[in-house]
This record gives sequence, C-alpha cells and structure tokens, in this order.
Amino acid sequence: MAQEFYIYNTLTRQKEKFRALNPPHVGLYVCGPTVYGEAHLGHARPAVTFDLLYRYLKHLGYKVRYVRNITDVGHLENDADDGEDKIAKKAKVEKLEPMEIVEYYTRSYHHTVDRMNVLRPNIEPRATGHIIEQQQLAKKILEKGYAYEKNGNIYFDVERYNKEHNYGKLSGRNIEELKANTRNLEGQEEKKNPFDFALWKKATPKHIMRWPSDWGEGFPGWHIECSAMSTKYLGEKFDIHGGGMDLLFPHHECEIAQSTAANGKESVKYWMHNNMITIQGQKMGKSLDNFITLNEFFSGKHKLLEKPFTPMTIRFFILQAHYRSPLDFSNEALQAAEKGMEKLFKAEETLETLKSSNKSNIDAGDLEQKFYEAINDDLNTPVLFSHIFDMVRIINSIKDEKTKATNEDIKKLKGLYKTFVHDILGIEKEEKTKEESRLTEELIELLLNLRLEAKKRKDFETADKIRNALTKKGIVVKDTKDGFEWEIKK
RNA sequence: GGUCGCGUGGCCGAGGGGCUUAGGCACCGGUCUGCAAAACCGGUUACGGCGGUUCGAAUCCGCCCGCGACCUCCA
Repeated sequence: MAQEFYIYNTLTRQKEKFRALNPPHVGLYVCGPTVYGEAHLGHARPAVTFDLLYRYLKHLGYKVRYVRNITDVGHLENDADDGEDKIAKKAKVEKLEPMEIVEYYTRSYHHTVDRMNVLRPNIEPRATGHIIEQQQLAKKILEKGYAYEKNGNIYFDVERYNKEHNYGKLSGRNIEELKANTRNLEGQEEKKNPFDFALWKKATPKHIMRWPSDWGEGFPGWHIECSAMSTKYLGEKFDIHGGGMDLLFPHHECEIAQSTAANGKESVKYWMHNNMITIQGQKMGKSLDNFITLNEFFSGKHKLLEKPFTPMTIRFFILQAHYRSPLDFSNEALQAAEKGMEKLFKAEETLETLKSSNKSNIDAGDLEQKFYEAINDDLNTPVLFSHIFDMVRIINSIKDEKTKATNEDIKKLKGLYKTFVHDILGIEKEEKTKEESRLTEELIELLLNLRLEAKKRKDFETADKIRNALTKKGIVVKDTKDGFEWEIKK
C-alpha cells in the first residue's frame, strides 16, 4: 500500500498510521441501527462516514470484511428491570409481531441508505440470529469469573474486572467517578454495583421477546451482541470498530470489557467515532424529538424544511464537514451544499468537452497528491473538497481557454474525478427517469431552436419571451456564440 | 455536580505558533454578452473575552463567559 493512511484512534486519542493486522485483510465492524423507527439524519452520518472509510480502504487495495449489525433485540428503553425492549414496545403500539417491526424498518433503512449511495456491508448480522453466540459469550465470561448470576440475570462484574484491567480506558472514565455518578435505578438492587451491566436478562412474564437459556427464559443485554457478532465474523482481534460518539460510553466501553474478560486480550486495534449532527446546536435524536427522517428530507415534507433535498445532497453535506466535528443542520447549509455539488457535476460535464492543447500549465499530479494528503489525514474530506474545487476552477478555466491542458492532463483529470469523487467519496449524479428526461430534453431543445431562429432575425422580444417562460419553469438558458446551453435548476 | 470537547468572517466549514487570501454558499465589482445566466478574475466581512509565554498567537498556557456531548435509551 503506497499511501500512508492515518486515522484517529479514540483509544489513544491521537492520529495513528493505519496498519492492518493481517494485510491485505481488514476487519471493520460498525454499530448499525436499532430498527424500531425510520432512519433520521443522525443515522446518515455513521452510515456515510464508514462507507467512506470502507471505500477508501478498498481503494488502497485492502480486502475488507465490513460487518454492520442490525440491533433487533436487547436494546431497552432503560436499564431497570421493567425496562421495555424498544422493538417490543413499538410492536405493541403497532399491534404487530416484533419481527414484523424489525423487517419493516430494516428494509426501510436499506432503501434509505442505498439512495445515499452507501454500500452494503459484507455481513449484516442480526442480534436475534446470534442468541446462542451471545449466551456462549456470557457463559465464558461467567466461567472466567467476571460476571455473576442473580435470579436468572447475568451481570458483568465491573469492579472485579477493573482489578486486572482498565474499565474506562476508552471513554476516559474511572470507576470511582462512576460510583459517584451512576444513578441508582429502581429494580436494580440485585446488582453488586449500579454500573454493572447485564449480559443476559431474565424475561418477565409480559416480555414477549424471549429465548431459553441455562439461566431460564430471557434475552441478551444490549452490549453483548456486538462483542459476540464481531468475534464470530472478524475474530478475537480485528482492525477497526466504528460508531457514533454517543456509543462511546457505555456501549463500547462494555464491549471492550466483555471481549477482554472472555479472551484475555483486547479485540479492537482502532476505535473510530463520528460526531453528532445537531439542529440548532442540539443533538438530533429521538429522545429530544427534534429529528427529521431521511425520507422527509427527500420529500421535503417536514415543517423545518424549506424544500426537498436529494439523498446525494445529504451525503455531500455530511462529507463537507470532518467526521469528528459536530455538524449543524440548517436549510441554508443544505442549500449551499446542493449548489456546490451542482457546480462539481457541471465541471465534470465540461471536462468531457474540453479541447486539449499541446502545451500545459496545469499540474494534475500535484492535485492528485493533495487529494491523497487530505484523505490520508484521518479522512479529511473538507480539505479534500477544497482541493477538488481547485480542480473545478482549473477545468472551467481550460474551457474559457485561459488555461491550457494537454490530452494527457485531461485524461488525468477525468481519472481523478472517477477515483475521488465517484469511487471514494461516492458522490454520483442522480439520474431522472430516463424516458421522462428524454422527452423533456426534446421539448426544451425544440423551444430553444425556435428561440435561436428568432434571435437570428433580431426578434429579441420573442426570444426573451421563450427564455422567460423557460426560466419560470426552472430551466436556465445560457447563450453561447452560435447556439445555446441549458440546464434544469431547482 | 463529574468527564471530555467546542467557540473562526452574513451562513456552513477546514486549519492550528510567523507564511493557508483553505473551500462551499451569499453579497459587491470587472471581463464576456443584444440583455441575462454561467464561467473566469478581483473584492468585502474572522479567529468569544481578559491576561500570560514568545521576537511573533486565531494557533500554546491560565482564568472568565457562552455552548455541546457523555455520565440514563440515542448514530
């Protein structure tokens, strides 16, 4: 791998040079959604961020096994005994089987992120499909003495674990602090410490999602699914684990504890966390009830939205910020992203029409180097975009014959577009339905040809009439020396 | 309250001791054009406040103010 790729490791709190454990193979695990509702803008961020990582690792020549789970059990409303499972709760509300809920929202999630050109992971395991693995893991932890059973519940013994290992190393917490700060919820008296977490929970009679186990009927805790499934598909030690920053504690901290307790060693080499998307400075999320679903963005049907935004605009918007920075939603910011993206696409079309010359005063190799420097620096997409827009300016300047480029240069620029804009960033132009656009195209050309004739006989009144009418419909006309260009603007 | 982080121009958003006019959007001027649009060129508005370190700080340190995340489900 010729490129030196640096990524920020949350565990060490610094950028580290990426070195695969078993090159050319790379194991990547990312926490996926809990499928009990429509995906919202917040869900798009890890999906897009780790899609970028996946794409770039593949570009570098790694054979990546990308695992992203679907949480369909064990994620409770809260940690108390009567804490309801999110899926089961929704099922009750909708009067459906839990698995109907899971199926419905899994499909919906797929459809939505597909539209943002997010590649599917290689394996997308479900928690309910790995109950046995989770039980086995819990058993192993129990046998090693890092967990205890109480009335059919298995709890992880954080204090015991912390004697030999460091609980809190990822999130920067320490156990004393936790003792002082962890709330005592009702119905948790059987835990040794309030910060102990459940590996397995006994099902109350009302609880519908339940499986038999050595400890009676119950269901797995939330944190154990990721440990069980990552181990199953990526081994006891794998390269990268990703997810949202909000999962850092307790979820990822608990994962580390579980794996370390079971295997005696840490499972993950690099931990990567994306920041949150905010709305008016506040985290967008279910609990705050300030979220906008992705489908609402696509349709524009939400009171906070001034207009619809395409899936690709959302992707572009997310990538224009660095993944570790918070990103604030606003109509204005989204519109700016949309405009910028259009400019990017237009330049690519222009690229196809450029005339080469035998001289050159551009340095495509330098551009390429800058592109790599940006992406290699912990996926610095904002800087990458700034260089890409340098390329856009060069392309337009060649078109205006203010800059010269050889045939080879132009080829190189096309290659950069393909590699960086399409393959790595995953930005693709959205196509209208073919027939629709063909007919529209023909009609517009027809009108514009009439206008051209009018212009030729100096009938500017008619010419302007046609152009104004088209402009009103959102079709922008651009006159050229002896013809016209046009495009549809929203 | 504890832990961590942030505060950059009209908006979004990089950078992170001297030199980046970062970039995008918006606005203004110029070139081009019957007019316009696009494009190109140029321009405007910055580093929360107060101190300190330094030859030099938006960048390091301290304090203050404001904001956020996590500590309880959340991507």
